[in-house]
Amino acid sequence: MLKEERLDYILRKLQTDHKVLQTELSNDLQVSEDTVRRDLESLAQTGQLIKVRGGAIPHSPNPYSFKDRIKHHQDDKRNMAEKALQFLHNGQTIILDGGTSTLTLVKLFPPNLHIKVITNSVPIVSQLIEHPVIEVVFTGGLIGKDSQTAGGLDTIRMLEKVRADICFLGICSLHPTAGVTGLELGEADVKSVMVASAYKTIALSTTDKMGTAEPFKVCNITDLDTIVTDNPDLPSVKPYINLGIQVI
Amino acid sequence: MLKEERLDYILRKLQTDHKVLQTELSNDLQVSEDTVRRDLESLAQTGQLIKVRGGAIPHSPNPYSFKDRIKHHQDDKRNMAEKALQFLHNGQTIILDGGTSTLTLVKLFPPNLHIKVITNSVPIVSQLIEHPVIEVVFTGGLIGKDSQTAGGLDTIRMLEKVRADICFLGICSLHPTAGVTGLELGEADVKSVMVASAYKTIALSTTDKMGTAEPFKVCNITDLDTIVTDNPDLPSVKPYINLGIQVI
DNA sequence: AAATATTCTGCAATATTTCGCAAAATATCG
DNA sequence: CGATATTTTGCGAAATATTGCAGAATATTT
Repeated sequence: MLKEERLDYILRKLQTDHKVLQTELSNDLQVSEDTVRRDLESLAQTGQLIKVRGGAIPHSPNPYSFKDRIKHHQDDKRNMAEKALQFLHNGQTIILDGGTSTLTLVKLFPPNLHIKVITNSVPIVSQLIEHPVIEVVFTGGLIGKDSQTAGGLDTIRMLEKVRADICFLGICSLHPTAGVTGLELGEADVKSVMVASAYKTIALSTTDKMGTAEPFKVCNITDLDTIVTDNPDLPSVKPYINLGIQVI
Repeated sequence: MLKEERLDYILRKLQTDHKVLQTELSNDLQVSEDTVRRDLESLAQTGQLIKVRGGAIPHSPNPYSFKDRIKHHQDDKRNMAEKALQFLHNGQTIILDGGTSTLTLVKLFPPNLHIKVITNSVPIVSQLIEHPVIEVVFTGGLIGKDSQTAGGLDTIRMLEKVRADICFLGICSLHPTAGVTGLELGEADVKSVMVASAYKTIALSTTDKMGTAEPFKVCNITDLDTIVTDNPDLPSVKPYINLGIQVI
C-alpha cells in the first residue's frame, strides 16, 4: 500500500468521523502504530489535521459535538449552515451579513472557534456575546427594525476599513445575469461593501431564491466564490456551476 | 475517547447550560472526577472557562457578573428608572450608556414614546428593536463581553457627531471631589464623550456607589445636572445637593 | 463544632510517545 | 543491470503523559 493511499484514507476518515485513533488506523491500514504516527505527523506538518495524544482531530472546528452528532436536522437553513461551517478556521476574520441563515450559522459556532467577527446584525451580536472567545465588532449606525441590522454611512465606513478573509452573505435574490440583488437600497449598499471588503464571498441561499431578482444590485454573480444551498443537485443551480462558482 | 473530545463536550455543555458540575461530567464522560478536574484545570488555564468549586462557569458573561448584577438591587434600579422616566419627552434625542440601570429604564419605555436613542449597549439595542417607534442608533466598535457594550475609537467618533438632549449615565463610582470614575479606561473614555455630546447629563446611581472612586475619570461631578438615586434622603447624598446638583 | 463535600498530593498502573537502530523497500547512478 | 544511497518501516527500550485511587488537607454547610 502506497503511503499516499494511507494519508488519503486518514483524511477521509477524519472528515466523516471527526476524529481518528492511532490504534484504529493501525488496524485499518495494517501497518504499525509507529507508521500511523509518522503519517499523522506529516499531515500535521502540512496543516491538514491536528495531532493529539492517541490520534488526531480536524484542524477546523467540529460541526457537531462528539456526543450528539447523531441527530441531523432536516431544516434547510441548518443544513446550509453546517456546510458553511467547514470554511471557518481559527485565526480568520469574518464578515457576517444579517439574516436568519447567518444567524443559524452563528448558533453552530463551536466554543473553541477563535475568530474575529464583524457584523451589522443585532441578533448575531447578541448571540456571539455568549461565545467564550470570539471577538465581535459591530458596525454602528441606525438600526432597521425589520432587518434588525445597522445601516447607513457609518456602517459602510466601518466596513470599508475591514480586510476580512470571508464574507458570508445572506441572500434575498440570486440570478445568473442580474447577480445578487435586494429589496432595499440601503441594505444592498451595505452588502456591496461587505463583499468588497472580503477576500472571499460565500453566499447562503436556499434554492427558492435562485433565478429571482429585486430592484437593487449588491454584486455581480461572479463576485461570489461559493454558494451554499440546501440542494445543490437541482437544475436551477446549474447556471452558477457553469459560471465556475462552487456550489455545495 | 480522546481528551479533546472531552474538552469539546465540556465547552459545549457550558455554552448551553451556563455551568457544568464535575459530578455530572464525570458521569457523562465516564471518567473519574479527578480527570474532569484536570480537564477543567487545563481549560481554565487557556482562559476558556472559570473553574469554581464543584464545576465551572463561562468566562463571560457569567452568573456572577452581568446576569447576577441585573438581579442585584433590582427593586432599587426599578425605583430609579421610574423616577428617570419623567425627564423623557417626545421629540428628544437621548444617549444611553450601558449597564443594568439604563437597561431597566429602557424596559419601562411606554410604546408611544417618540424619541431617538443613541447607545453603545447591546442589550439596550436588543430591547429597543422591539419598540414600535423609537429610532435606535448603535455606536459601532469592538464589543466587550463583560460590559456588553461597544468601545473604541469608532464608538467615540460616532458619539462625537451627536448632539443629544440628555445623556443617561450608568454609574460605577461617584465621589464629591473625584467626580464620576470607572474601572476601565476605555469605558471611561466613552462615557466622557457621551457626557460631552449631550446638553444635559443625568446619572443613575444607587447610593452604595456614592463616595467611592475608581482609577479612570469620566467627568467632573459638576458636569452632572441630575442624580437619580434609590434613596435621596440618605446623608451620603448631601454633598451633591450642596454642589447644586438635583438629586431625586 | 461536626458533618459533608471538594480539592490537593503522591503514587502506581496503564497508555502513548520518543529514540536509536536494523531490516526492508525504493530510488539513483555509473 | 548491479551496486549503492536514500527512504520507509517495524521493533524494543526508555522517557513521558494520562488516569484513577487513597488519604490528607481544605472549604462549605448544617
